Amino acid sequence: MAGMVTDNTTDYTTPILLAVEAAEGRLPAKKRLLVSAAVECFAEHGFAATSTRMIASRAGVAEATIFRHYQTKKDLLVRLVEPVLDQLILPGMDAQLTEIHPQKIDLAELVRWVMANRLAYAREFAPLVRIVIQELPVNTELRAMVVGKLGTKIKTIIASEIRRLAPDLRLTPTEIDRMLRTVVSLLVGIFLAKELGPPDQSWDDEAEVDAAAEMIIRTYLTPPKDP
Amino acid sequence: MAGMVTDNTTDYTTPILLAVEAAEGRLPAKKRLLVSAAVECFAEHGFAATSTRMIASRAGVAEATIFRHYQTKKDLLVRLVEPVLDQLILPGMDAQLTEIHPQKIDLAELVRWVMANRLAYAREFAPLVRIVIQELPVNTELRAMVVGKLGTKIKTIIASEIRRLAPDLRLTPTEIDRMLRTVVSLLVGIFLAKELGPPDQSWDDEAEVDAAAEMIIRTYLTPPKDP
DNA sequence: GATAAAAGTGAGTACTCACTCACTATATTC
DNA sequence: GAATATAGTGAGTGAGTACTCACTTTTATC
Repeated sequence: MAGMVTDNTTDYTTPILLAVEAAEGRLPAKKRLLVSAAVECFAEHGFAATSTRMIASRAGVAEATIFRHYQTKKDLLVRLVEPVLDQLILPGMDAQLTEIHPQKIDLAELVRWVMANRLAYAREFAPLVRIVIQELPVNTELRAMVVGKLGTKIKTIIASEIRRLAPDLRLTPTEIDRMLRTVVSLLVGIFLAKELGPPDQSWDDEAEVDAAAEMIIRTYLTPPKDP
Repeated sequence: MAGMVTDNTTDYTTPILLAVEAAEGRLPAKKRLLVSAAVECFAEHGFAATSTRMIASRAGVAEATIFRHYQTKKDLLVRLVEPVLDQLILPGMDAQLTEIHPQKIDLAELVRWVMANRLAYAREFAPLVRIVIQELPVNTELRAMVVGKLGTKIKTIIASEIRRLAPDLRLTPTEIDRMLRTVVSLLVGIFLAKELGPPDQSWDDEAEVDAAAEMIIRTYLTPPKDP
């Protein structure tokens, strides 16, 4: 459209867009619109129930533009999810862990901090996190991707941190698995409660995550007392 | 190993079928096949990604037969989910609670029992529970249905049981909400871990639910000690 | 400012979707 | 055993699907 006003209202982009651009380089104008629209549609209706027409029309773009940039609809999903998982979750966790490491002598404090940190991260990328949670039980490839990218690494980190900060603690592999699963369950629960619940509800992420962390610490990271 | 004997007795009448028949009366032959096939397809691929052709072919039935018995595909979903939620979750819980009530003086023991019981129930109706979990974040109507059928009732039961068995316990409504959400999160986590994890894994529901119940009891149902 | 590459699109394509209908087969009732 | 209702189906239907292609427009490079 000639004469279209190109002065957009705050072209500050969502964190997801930044993550995708960090992986692919600066995106063409309509591709940015597509990414935003696709994330919203997938999060709201689920991957299967979202049509390419729906995405294109929400982006204000021709349907063919999708397939200029992405081979298939599935490819679009993966290219949204993967960079966030790749470039932000893991390096972020690694960097932040080693950075704050010297200050955090207390394992309990570290757990509190990591859980709060991961929840904040999930909130920042809320629609994408929702997509992942929603598609995980149905999409085998995505499940394999998440487990592959996160599962192994996280377990290694946990084991090493415990060894470093609480070498007396004797947790069996089964217990470590259970602890990790419990942490994830609680965080997902907190995340979805706000995400799916009534919007006007007063909600305190900090209080919720504190309570959850306290449960983990007391159950798994407190050495048995001697009376 | 005791209790590891393979159980192949329930192959032809799944509990879900019984629940549907309890609501609708005895089903015609092909309709039974349809119910089973639909449950499997919806659980495996999700509602949106399941086509009526897929269901019909898995059931070995003409596609038109679906629409002889169900008005729409969505109607099929609802008529599978609703009877299980209606006729089994709530009455079952009510009946069992009041039945075991005299024996269970200890609130902790009651919590352990209820959690184990609900998990066992979920396992019995595993594919249907999976469908509900998968569609909840995407299907607003289903979410309203579940919250409407379960939410209010459960909170009432919890409050009354606490009042009866541990009147000293002072839990704010916020804390009760949090406790309920935590219980659900932990149970869903346990359920999905087995459901989605590697199939050959040795898995002990009892141990998992015991650990989860212990967390709940210690966090919410133990009056503060004085040292 | 010419040229080439990349971005963007309208108009399709082949196919699948949920769903319908006229019709036959099978029970149920008297 | 005739009448009637219910169960079941093959052959469609229009709408919607992911995706393609020839073509134009924009952008980057020299």
